[in-house]
Amino acid sequence: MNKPLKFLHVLETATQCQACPIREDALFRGVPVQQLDLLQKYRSEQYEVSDKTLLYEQTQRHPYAYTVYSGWVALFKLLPDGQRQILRYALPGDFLGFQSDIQGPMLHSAMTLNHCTLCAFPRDSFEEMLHAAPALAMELAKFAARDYESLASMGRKSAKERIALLFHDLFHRTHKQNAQQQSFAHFPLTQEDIADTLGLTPVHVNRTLKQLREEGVLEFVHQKFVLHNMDTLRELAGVSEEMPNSPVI
Amino acid sequence: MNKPLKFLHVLETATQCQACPIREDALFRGVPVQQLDLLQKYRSEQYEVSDKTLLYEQTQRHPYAYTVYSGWVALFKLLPDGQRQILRYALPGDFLGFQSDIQGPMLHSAMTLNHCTLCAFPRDSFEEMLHAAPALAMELAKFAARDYESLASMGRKSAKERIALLFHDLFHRTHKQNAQQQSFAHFPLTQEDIADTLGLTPVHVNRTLKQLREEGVLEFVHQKFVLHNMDTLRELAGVSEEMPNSPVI
DNA sequence: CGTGATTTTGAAATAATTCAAGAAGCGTGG
DNA sequence: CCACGCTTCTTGAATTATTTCAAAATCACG
Repeated sequence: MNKPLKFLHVLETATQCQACPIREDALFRGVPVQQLDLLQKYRSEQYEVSDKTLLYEQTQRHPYAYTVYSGWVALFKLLPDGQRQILRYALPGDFLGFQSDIQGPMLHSAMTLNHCTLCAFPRDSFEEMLHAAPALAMELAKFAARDYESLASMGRKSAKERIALLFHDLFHRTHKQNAQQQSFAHFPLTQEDIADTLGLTPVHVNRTLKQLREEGVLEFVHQKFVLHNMDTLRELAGVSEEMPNSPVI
Repeated sequence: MNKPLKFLHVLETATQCQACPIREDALFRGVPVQQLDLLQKYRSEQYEVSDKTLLYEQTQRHPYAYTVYSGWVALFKLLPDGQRQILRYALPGDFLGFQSDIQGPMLHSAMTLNHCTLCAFPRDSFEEMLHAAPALAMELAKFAARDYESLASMGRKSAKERIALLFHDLFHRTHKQNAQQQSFAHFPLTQEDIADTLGLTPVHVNRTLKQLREEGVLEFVHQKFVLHNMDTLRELAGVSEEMPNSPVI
């Protein structure tokens, strides 16, 4: 994390948001159709953002929340001891910048991992949005609950299981939209990112990846992920084929 | 978990719910006052439940959600390998039984740890409730987000830090309502419960508790918790005095 | 009292971290 | 095109944290 970070200049590359149909957003997937038209008007602008750009920073106020149209964004906290805890990755269709205290300062930071296209929502009209579409708040609760579920059992998992769970999740999320059948994908992550996500050391992530490679489960080199054995991956991750987005109960 | 479990017979000890004022509920704390009267009518009955009673079971449907009026309830999942992952504890004022798919089968189980008084909400009028009070869904999202935050950094914490975090959380939650200044509290937990919450082995929980006792931080014997050094506890837990309910950013 | 659950302790094995150093990849400027 | 600096990846050896297995001690309760 010693790289020269760019900062987002909010007004830099804005164009009117028209390219992104609201129905693509995960956030609005559960919202009844007749409410969607009401919501479209809360979108303001579309941004092009280059990689390694800090969208917003914890403790500071930020006027927008976003949905990701293309690219990857890492949401993270900087802990008092200087460590970085990556909370989650926002992928195309995902949202970021919503939090319980919507008007207050951000409780975490967000940085692009590669070139991103984002659609912005002004935060100050957020409460209004919720009243226009009550189902929206329920969607927010659902996402938080889903993330919580997968996180709860992390404490008892080994390094190999944690890495399997992360890659399974990312692979599943990048592949479900267009139902691709390829066994490879581009993940713009470093081994340090993975370590900061799973609470491991980069060294141990490296050794565990090597082990998974030698066991013929998966490969991850040069940000290219190749899946060799989905069954073993699922077994390690502790997820079932039927419910791929939540650990088996 | 080899004990003879009791099961809740829903209609057993029901009395009309009148003793519990809705404003005591954490769930409704952020709901505007004018919406509260609308919500009161969704409450159905009040139950007295003895300890070690299974309120509902994962994979099965259950007609009610609850708020806890007195007593402790543990929410947990049984994992495929037979392990038990305790997700959280519901204390007086907390709610349980709400989940993203409100109509579907339960995704976790709930068991009382001691004698409890519960207020029930029929699940089938839940959507209706959300429309009567949009702020309610936002409260649900807040709780999920808050829990997520505190959980995210669990993976990188040592056994001592995890135990400190758990006890700090429980102590803070049991003491903030009536602003008690005592340094002791009754926690109806076993060391195995703690282990199943934090992803540790019972043996290691025991050794770590012994260590914390010898270091003069806290004592936990016979379900009685005595806090000797709040500063050290906060430091280990990684929480600040100003924001005691969320880990420091 | 006696039985089963819970807590405590010891010794050995495993998992993960730490420290240190080298190798490989990547972009930039000469 | 190469050289340089920087980040990322890789590997080794020693240390620490946690688990596992086993057994004894204590506690709760009918």
